[in-house]
Amino acid sequence: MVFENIKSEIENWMKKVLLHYDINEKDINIEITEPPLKEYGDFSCNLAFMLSKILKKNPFEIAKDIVNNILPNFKDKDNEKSLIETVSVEKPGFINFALDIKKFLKIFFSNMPSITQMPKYGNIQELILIEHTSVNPNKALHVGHIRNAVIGDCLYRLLLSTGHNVKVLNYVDDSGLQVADIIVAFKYTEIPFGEENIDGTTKKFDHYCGNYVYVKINEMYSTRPDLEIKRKIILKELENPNTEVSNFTQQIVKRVLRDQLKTCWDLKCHYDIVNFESQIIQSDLWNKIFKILKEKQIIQFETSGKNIGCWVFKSKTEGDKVLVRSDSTITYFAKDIPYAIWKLGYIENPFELEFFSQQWDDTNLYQTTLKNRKRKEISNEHQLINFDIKKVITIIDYRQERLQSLLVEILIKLGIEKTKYNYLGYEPVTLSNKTAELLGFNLKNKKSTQMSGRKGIFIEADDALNLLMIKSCEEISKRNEHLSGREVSQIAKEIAISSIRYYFVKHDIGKMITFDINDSLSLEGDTGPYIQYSYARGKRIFNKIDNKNYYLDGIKLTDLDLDLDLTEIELVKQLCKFSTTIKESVNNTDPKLVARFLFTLSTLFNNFYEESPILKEVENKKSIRIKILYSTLLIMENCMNIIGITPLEKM
RNA sequence: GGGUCCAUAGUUCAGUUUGGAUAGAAUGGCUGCCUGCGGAGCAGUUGGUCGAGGGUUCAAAUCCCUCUGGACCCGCCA
Repeated sequence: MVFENIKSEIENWMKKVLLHYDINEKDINIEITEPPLKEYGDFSCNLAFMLSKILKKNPFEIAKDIVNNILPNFKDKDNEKSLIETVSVEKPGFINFALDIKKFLKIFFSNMPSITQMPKYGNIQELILIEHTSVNPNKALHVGHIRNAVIGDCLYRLLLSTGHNVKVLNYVDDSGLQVADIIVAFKYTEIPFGEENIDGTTKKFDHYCGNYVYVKINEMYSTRPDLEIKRKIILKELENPNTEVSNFTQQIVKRVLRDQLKTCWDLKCHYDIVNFESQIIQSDLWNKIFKILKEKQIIQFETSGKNIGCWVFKSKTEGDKVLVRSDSTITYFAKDIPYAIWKLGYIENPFELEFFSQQWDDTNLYQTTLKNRKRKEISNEHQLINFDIKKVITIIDYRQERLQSLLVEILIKLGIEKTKYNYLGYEPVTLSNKTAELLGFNLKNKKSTQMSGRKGIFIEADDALNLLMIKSCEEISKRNEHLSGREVSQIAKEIAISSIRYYFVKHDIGKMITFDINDSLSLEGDTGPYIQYSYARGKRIFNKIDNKNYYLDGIKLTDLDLDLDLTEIELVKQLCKFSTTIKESVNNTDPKLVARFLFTLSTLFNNFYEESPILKEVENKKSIRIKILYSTLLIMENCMNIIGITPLEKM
């Protein structure tokens, strides 16, 4: 807020300068930026460079002219309320502005409640649907899946806390090849169906399926071609809800799903609905959509060429895509169309919602079920169609992006606005050479190794969490001898989660991550625990303060009190950037910005902590520092909530 | 073959959308700082031809072209 106002103040001046030169402000993109060095002031403007092109003059001369001759005409008039103290010209032609620090601080201290508050600007009548996680239910989550879940969950938290109406879907592909693989294994091979692992230890069922069954069956295909035929039959049978295979598969899927969700809940991810691919297929959705696609001539029946006998979508940019094969079965891609339209609420909802489970945050998770089945306890709590669905955001592996763009092409032809259906593609997580070697895969002359569920090359999410738990427990015990084992492990869990979640949001979504089991799971430096530690130190001080209210509200500050140290001013400036950062993060659908902001804030706070003692100060100086401390804690809490890391009082 | 993306310090990454001043963090290495509000910290130091070459510009890590190296997409698989 504060910074935004100052920037627009400068911008208004610059517009007046343009008037003076008789130049239309639309012809020039005025930029107010923050300069790299303190000597250059607090804000900087590129106007002179822009004008030099039009006026055909040296930018330095223009800048001098603006600052010495033009600007004083109107700047001096509103000098009283202006937060800008000095304006100067620098080398090539920058116009720099320095803040009147005391005025700035005065505004900060008198507006603390609004500066520390989450900016709210969502419309509660408009629903935003986020789909994330969506892991095939034949394995446990590995670190790549965490990237998906954490990005999706942070986005959910970001939108929710800025006043939007958001619901989260977890889409379960319970009728695909990967599930069919483990069903083949259980039904047609010696591979035992049970919770006992081969070595006799009990393991989570999702680990057993992914780590052993799935890898094993994929090895077997090369020597047992009959199994691949069985798989094809199973895939076909899964389209019919009344087959024995379907029932059996549902049992397996739900069991794996519950184990997967345990991991997600350990990571503090929230969901509202689990929905299933098999139900999309078994519902009448496809037939309805198929009819419309034909009527609107969005797809064509091929009578010649390589796709003879198929229904295809002819994309201008991507070429031909088969939706219905010549044997009248539908392709993987086609299945996504009714699903997308269902999510957008453009078709009558064939599903009802039924209680599935209680979650870690005491909310209910619902599952979709097909109507027309007699069931008890149908819940009306989530009626998707009651809301105007503003948009759908799907978090996907970027390798799916091309299919999604095709899908959007079709949606647009169906008359759906382009802005409603969004997909956020993230690059995969790969393993560092050292980590790949630890797993027994030594791939030389490669920088990193792609994970593969089929080959068993992956680091499981639960293992990563456990490793961090162990590390954290050691550290906590070192520092807190009196804590019980139970308390230690509770705190350790929060630290482990924070390390993992922060790690996966801080990276750019469009860049590959090289995951290293040692370096990536760290508790020091640019990490979640560093942020928690900074918070804990601050909170510790705050708890020790007597008469908090007196220092927060009871002292009237004068100009003389506002003579602050550099570290204090830097921290206050960062606090003032809070709401702008949040808005930028929402506008760019990029939770990373919050993570980066939070880390910088923590660093500045640690500097403040080192240099500005609080408890031993008195009166006005103490009051100033307590106010800064208090607002830092509030803003940290807000940001930590978005990233999904818990503020701790001891660790 | 057609297309998309990536390359920045020993390592892992910001910065590229919208060109701007001496390219930033973290980690690693080296060196200091706990009778102090918690040392999971702080301060200092080391470390870069921003893959290569050309172009546009007053100004290029950022925009354009070429090349090199790498990842991925392009199926009547899912």
